[in-house]
Amino acid sequence: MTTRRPDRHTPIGDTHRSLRDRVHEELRERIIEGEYPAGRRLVERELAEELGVSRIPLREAMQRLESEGFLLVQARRGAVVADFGTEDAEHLFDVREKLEGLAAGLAARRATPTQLRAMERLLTRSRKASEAGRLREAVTHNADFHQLVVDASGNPLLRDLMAPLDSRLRRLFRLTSELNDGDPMCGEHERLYEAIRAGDERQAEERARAHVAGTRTATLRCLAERTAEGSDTA
Amino acid sequence: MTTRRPDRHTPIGDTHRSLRDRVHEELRERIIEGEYPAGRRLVERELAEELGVSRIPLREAMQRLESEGFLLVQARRGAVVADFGTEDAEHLFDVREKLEGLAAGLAARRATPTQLRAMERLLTRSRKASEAGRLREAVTHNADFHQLVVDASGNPLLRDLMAPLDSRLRRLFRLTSELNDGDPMCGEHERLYEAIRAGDERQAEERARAHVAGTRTATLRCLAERTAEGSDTA
DNA sequence: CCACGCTAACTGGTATACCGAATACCGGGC
DNA sequence: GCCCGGTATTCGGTATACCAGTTAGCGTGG
Repeated sequence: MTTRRPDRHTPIGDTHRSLRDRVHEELRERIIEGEYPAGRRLVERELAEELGVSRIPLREAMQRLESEGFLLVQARRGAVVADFGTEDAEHLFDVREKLEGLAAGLAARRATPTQLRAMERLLTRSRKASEAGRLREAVTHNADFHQLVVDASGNPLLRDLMAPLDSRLRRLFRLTSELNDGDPMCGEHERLYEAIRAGDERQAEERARAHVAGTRTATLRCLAERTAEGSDTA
Repeated sequence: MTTRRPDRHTPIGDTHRSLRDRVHEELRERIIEGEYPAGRRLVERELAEELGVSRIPLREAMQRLESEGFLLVQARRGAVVADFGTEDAEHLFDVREKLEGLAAGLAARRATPTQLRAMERLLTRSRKASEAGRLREAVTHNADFHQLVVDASGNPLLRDLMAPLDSRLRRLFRLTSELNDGDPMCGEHERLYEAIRAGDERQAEERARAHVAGTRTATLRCLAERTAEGSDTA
């Protein structure tokens, strides 16, 4: 408790966002990346010390993580990293299917030429990266493409709802390695883009839903194998 | 700053929930009920003093309200009650249409006999209250019915997503008086219930969506009249 | 008179220390 | 062996102080 360095100024990043935001992002990444496995306890004073911040921004970050489903905070018993099993994945995909469908449908109605160009650009990059075997980059571009669709929906509420779900999905993808993303994604994304560009709401919605459904089966199969073979306690 | 009473123990309610939760609920109700109109500034030290709590739980409550869309918090410039206009209502209904549909579909698949009985009980009460002219009570029962459907979906993520949306909807209903709830609701709810009881996912989903769509048009028409006639700055 | 910059007040952001309460754990007495 | 009570841990809540950014007002110089 007395080992505080006097020079704690940019403990995590060095942007000018609030400590709360930085701590929130840092902890979220640690959970997503598996550094903090499910069940791991997070002790406020300990973590605050380690991150070089006080309890207040840490508490605020942890509360946000709880509301986003990454932490379970029991009053006076501490916080633990939430589990994420098959059922949770099912629930997540149920919701994503609807919301991605909605986003795609609205995007088909409202996407601006600029947004369409941006989507096309991302698809091109994603395909190139995928063909070149740069899987990580392709995954990033795919995620950005989804984000663009949500933005193009013109529904800020939808965007706010999806953001935490995306984080959960990223965590799920980490749990199931990277074998689910890549080639088939590109084709589906491209067909989704075509529907959006054509302004065909029905088809855009349907393709987005089908895309999510495909991701669901692939991911869940992977998750099932993963949990079947053995436990990986980092 | 020096008028603190030493006996501040149950400043809001008297349950043993955390101050954060109580303050959150209190402020949320004030916003929903229109006591704090859109644009109203909330000053931390002032409000903390008034509620008899310190700034920390108040801040945490305000952050939650921000994430739920009730407040706009600008760093170092204070918090204001968020506006809620026609566009926001449209966005809200877009999302609710999908999520209520999802909930109803899942409920049709998974609702237990106990849950079905509870729904039926609520519908009966709602109809009685409605026929007796007890509009407030009918509205409450209707809201509870929706909640039951969401619970019966067996998807906790969906429940967590819907909760803040329900609060927003309540705020919208307050803005548009009570003339949109009541008689037609009961019939639609009853038909929705029938579909759920029959286990017909497609129909349950469709009826829920249609129900939300109906609420949308009624509410938006009401909102349009309301904003057309005059401004009500409390 | 206007424009620019400085300063002071306000407000949120953070740090730190403290208290009380609930919990978990451990050891002693029955 | 089991129950009970004490202690350490941890959290919830608070008070207080200080820092930092924002804003508005004022004064000075053009």
